[in-house]
This record gives sequence, structure tokens and C-alpha cells, in this order.
Amino acid sequence: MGNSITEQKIKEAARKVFVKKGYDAARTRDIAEEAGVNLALINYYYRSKEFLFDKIILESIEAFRNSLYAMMNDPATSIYEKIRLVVENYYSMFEQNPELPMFIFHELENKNEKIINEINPRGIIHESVFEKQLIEHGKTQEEAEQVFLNIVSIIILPFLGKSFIKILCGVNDTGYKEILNKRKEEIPQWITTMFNL
Amino acid sequence: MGNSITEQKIKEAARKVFVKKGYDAARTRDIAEEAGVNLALINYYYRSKEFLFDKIILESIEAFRNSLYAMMNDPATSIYEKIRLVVENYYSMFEQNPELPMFIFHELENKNEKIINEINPRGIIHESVFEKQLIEHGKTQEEAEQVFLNIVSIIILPFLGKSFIKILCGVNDTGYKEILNKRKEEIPQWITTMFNL
DNA sequence: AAAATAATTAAACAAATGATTAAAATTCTT
DNA sequence: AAGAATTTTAATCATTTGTTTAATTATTTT
Repeated sequence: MGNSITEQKIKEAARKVFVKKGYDAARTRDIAEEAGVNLALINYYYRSKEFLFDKIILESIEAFRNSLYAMMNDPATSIYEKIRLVVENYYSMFEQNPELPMFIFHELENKNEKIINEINPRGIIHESVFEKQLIEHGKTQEEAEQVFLNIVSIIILPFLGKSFIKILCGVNDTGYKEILNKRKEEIPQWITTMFNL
Repeated sequence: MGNSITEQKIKEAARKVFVKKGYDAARTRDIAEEAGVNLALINYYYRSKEFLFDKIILESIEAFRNSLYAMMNDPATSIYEKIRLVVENYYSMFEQNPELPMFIFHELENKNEKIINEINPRGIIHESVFEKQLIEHGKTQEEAEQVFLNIVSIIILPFLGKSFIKILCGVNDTGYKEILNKRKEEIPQWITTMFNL
């Protein structure tokens, strides 16, 4: 109970459909079909579309958050190595699943009250090893926060705005990928230069 | 014909509702109510929800694009001044309308094929005055593109990910606004430092 | 003012959608 | 193997939603 094969199939299918279409456009019938399962089983196992969605979005956010948390708190890596790791990690995550960042960001803005209340409230940057290392480098807490935000911004925005970037830069899919790959190599250097690290 | 008072009321209401809720969650009844107008008039004036939406999203994107285009092609401003202008401009735009960036980004990813085909395909950065100025500073075309992308990323992501940032930084609405305002002052300096400008 | 055109309204339609139900099939327990 | 519990299915429900229709009201034209 709690993890039959059908139950898992539904959750995996739901993840796929929700991430691709978003909550509003996702249909329970899409999920049932994707799972190869009778429509009624969704309600049988997960009570409602919304309960199922909540489970999935929370898992997605927690996964996102935990991988970041682990990287930010490894005492064995330098500041520069941490930045490299975050870049590597998010690039591989988003290249495998390009719609994931928009899913998380959009749903988080959309239904934020309910979701946010169920998320572990502890921040990620505050009191992290990364923050301590930056403070040792002469940065303030507020500066460390901004370092962190710029890393995240520079990495994630191009994944959130694929079409946006294609329009701004006047490129096609190939050009977009080239731009992304060039950035990947340069981001750690940009950050260290930007903040004199 | 083409601009009765009712027609305008509907378009304004639709903009409000679409930007706030997104295409999928927006109801024609919401729009009619917001406009204070009979439901049938939406179809009378705009044929369908989708036609109405297309008009609004295209206008939004063009406005976004045109203001950027103008700033990037002013020969009277320096690189640094251009960056400052873009920051000022987008901050004031997004502070007035915090849901606008997510609206544009999300719908652009969501229904991209159809929308993108109707958008002026000419890129913004390529052959701009801004690009020329960067090339005079010894940058390549590709580097100029990345400068531009980083400006946009650093400005826009925090507006796209308000909840995301609140979670990562462990702050409330007030803390969020403080972080945003601090960034505003520093962004031009960050960019020039990051690229040795 | 009469006729014609345009704008507005209330009602209804058809399709879609999340959810439920009652029966059938399967699995588990004894 | 018999009975009980669980899982699955097909059909249906109630609501929502975009759109249409036919009638009514307002405006313009002649």
C-alpha cells in the first residue's frame, strides 16, 4: 500500500504531463493514457488531480533544492569549484528535461500560497558553507546572497526563455544550443571576475 | 470600426486577466466580467478566445522588444549608460506589472510555434549600436551576444522567480524587495566588471 | 420618422473535464 | 477452494467553458 506498480505508473505519467503542459493544461485523461491505465484509477490512488499535482510539484522543488543544498554545503570544494558544480549539475538536469525549470517557476508563481507553505522554510544560501567561504573572502552576507542569485540567474534564465532568446538573438535551435554551450564554459569565470573572487 | 469603446474595454480586461492567470486558466467569463460587458461580445468583437489572446501576447512581446530595440540602438548613449537604461526601464515596467515577464516567458514557451511565426524575425542584438560599441571595445560578436544575455538574465530572473528567490534566500516580501533594489544599483557595475568594459 | 444597420442581451448548446459509481476481475487470506 | 478484500473497468454525472443563436435595443442612414 502506497507503492503499487499502478500507483507508480500514474505518478510518473503525471510528472511527465504536468511538467510538459503545466497544471492548467494537463488533463487527467492525458495522464491516464500516458500511464496506460484506466481514468478512474487516478482518483482511486490519488484522490484528485490537485493532490496528485501537489505531490509532484513538491517533489520537484525538493529535488531542485536538495541538490543545490548539497553543493552549497560541501566543505571540500572551493568557491570556484562550487560554481562549476552548480553549472554542470543544472545544465545536465535541464538538458535532460528542458521543461522542468519553467514548470517549477511557473507553478510556484501561480499557486504559490499553498505550495510555499508546505516547503521547508529554511533558506539555502544563509549559513551555508558557500556563504562562509564568501565571507572569508571579504564579502558581506548581502553580497553573498547576490553572488548566489547571479549564479542562478545566469544559469537558469536561458533555459526558462528558450524562445525569448531565439527571438532576441535571431537564432534557430542550433544557434540556441551553441550559445548555451559557450555560456556553460564561461559562467564560473564570469562570476569570479564579477565579484573579484 | 476596429476601436469602439466596448472593444477597447474587452482588450484591456483581457490583457489584465491573461497576464494574471495565463491563457489556460483565463476564462472568457472572467474577461467579460472584468470588462463589465456581456459574454457574447467577446466573440462578437474578437471571434474567439484564441484570436483575442494572440493579439494581446503579440502586442506584449512587441512592446517588450521595441523598448529594448530603441535602447540598444541609441548612438548617443555609452555602453554603461545603455545598461543603466535597460535596468531602469525593465525595473519600472516590472514593478508596475510583476506578472508580465512570467506571462511573456511562459506563453512563449507554451505556444511558441504559432506565436514565433508572427513575430518580426530580426534579432535585437545583432547589428545593433550596442553590438558595434562592444566590438569597438575589442569584443567579438559572440561575446557581445553573451554580454547582452547576461544583462537580461540578471535583470529578469528575479522577477520571473519571486517565490523561487523567497525560498532560496529564506525571505519574505519585504526581504525580496530589498534584495531587488540592491541589485538594481549594482547590475551595471557587475556587467562592466564581468566583461572588462 | 421609417428603414436599415449595428450593438447588446439572455438563453442555450456542445464539447470537455474532474470525479463518482456500481459491477467485474483479480489478488489475498484462511 | 471459498470467501473477503483489493484493484480495475465502463459508464455516467455534474460542472465548466468557449461559442452560437435569436431576439431586443440602440444608433445611423435615408
